[in-house]
Amino acid sequence: MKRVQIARTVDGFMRRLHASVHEKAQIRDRERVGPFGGMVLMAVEEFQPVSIHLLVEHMRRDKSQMTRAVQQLEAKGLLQRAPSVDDGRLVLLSLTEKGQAVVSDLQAIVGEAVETQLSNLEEDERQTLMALLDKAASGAVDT
Amino acid sequence: MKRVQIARTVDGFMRRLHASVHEKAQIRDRERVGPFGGMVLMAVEEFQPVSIHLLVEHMRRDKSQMTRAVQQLEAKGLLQRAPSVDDGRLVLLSLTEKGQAVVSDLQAIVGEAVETQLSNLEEDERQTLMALLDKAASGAVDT
DNA sequence: CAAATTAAATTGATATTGTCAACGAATTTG
DNA sequence: CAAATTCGTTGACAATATCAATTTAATTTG
Repeated sequence: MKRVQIARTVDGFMRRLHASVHEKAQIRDRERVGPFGGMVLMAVEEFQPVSIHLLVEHMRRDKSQMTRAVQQLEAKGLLQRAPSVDDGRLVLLSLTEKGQAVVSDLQAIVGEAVETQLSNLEEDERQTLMALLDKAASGAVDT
Repeated sequence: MKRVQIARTVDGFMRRLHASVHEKAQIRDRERVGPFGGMVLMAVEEFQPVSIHLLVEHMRRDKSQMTRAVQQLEAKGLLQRAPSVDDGRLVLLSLTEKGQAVVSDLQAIVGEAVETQLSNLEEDERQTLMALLDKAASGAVDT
């Protein structure tokens, strides 16, 4: 497998995942949260209370994009924002109860979808794959 | 690493890759080919002569999206289309000389970017990662 | 074989996501 | 304290994605 092909393979993986989640994630439609909104919610869940800036770093998206996504999710009552006491510039995000419920649903759905995508790997291979992805991600250069 | 986190890790990988390519790929800007256009060109390169339908399957994008991307790339003189003699419904795509040149540049750039993203994996780990991704992709169910 | 069905590509309309530049307020630095 | 930096926001726009409907060609069915 050539180096360049990795990009395509990984892209394909994400597309399949996307499609797979899309089918089952009625919750996303019900709450009018798009795929991106769903990912934001899940990221907030992991790091809350978290600033927009940190979210931007974790998800590697544009900050303006994040600002707007957060505004929509807040308007839908899925997350809350509160100014940081330590640093007045920061806005700290956390899930509402409703948001937490959505995240739980999403996690189950995405988990299943991942499972499906890895269906023809043995358990130990999955472990290896996850470990390698993790290792690659942890030390990867930014820019 | 939890199952759900794979989705985020892989997404992050793609985002980094994207950013990394974005910096260096002046060729894409020069020819006014976007990231998606670049991927289409590279896919055409591998499978040419290839129908839009097959491209859609390989890249897992919407067919209408593909039609339009192809139209733009054709207008820029990067690929050619010819009706299939076997099946009049099919449009067979192939790269022009100019398109091939662009693809060559892109391949080098993407290859480097992948290299960068995998920088903290040993060579054997990279091989393993690639093999596992390949295996996962090859047998993955569609939808 | 003719009619009905399916498949490939296109078009239209719209929604979502991504990018870039500029700005104000809060904080940090020198 | 003045200057530079950081965080979040807004505006304007470009690129990608999605879905329904249509056209033309092929294939299947009765």
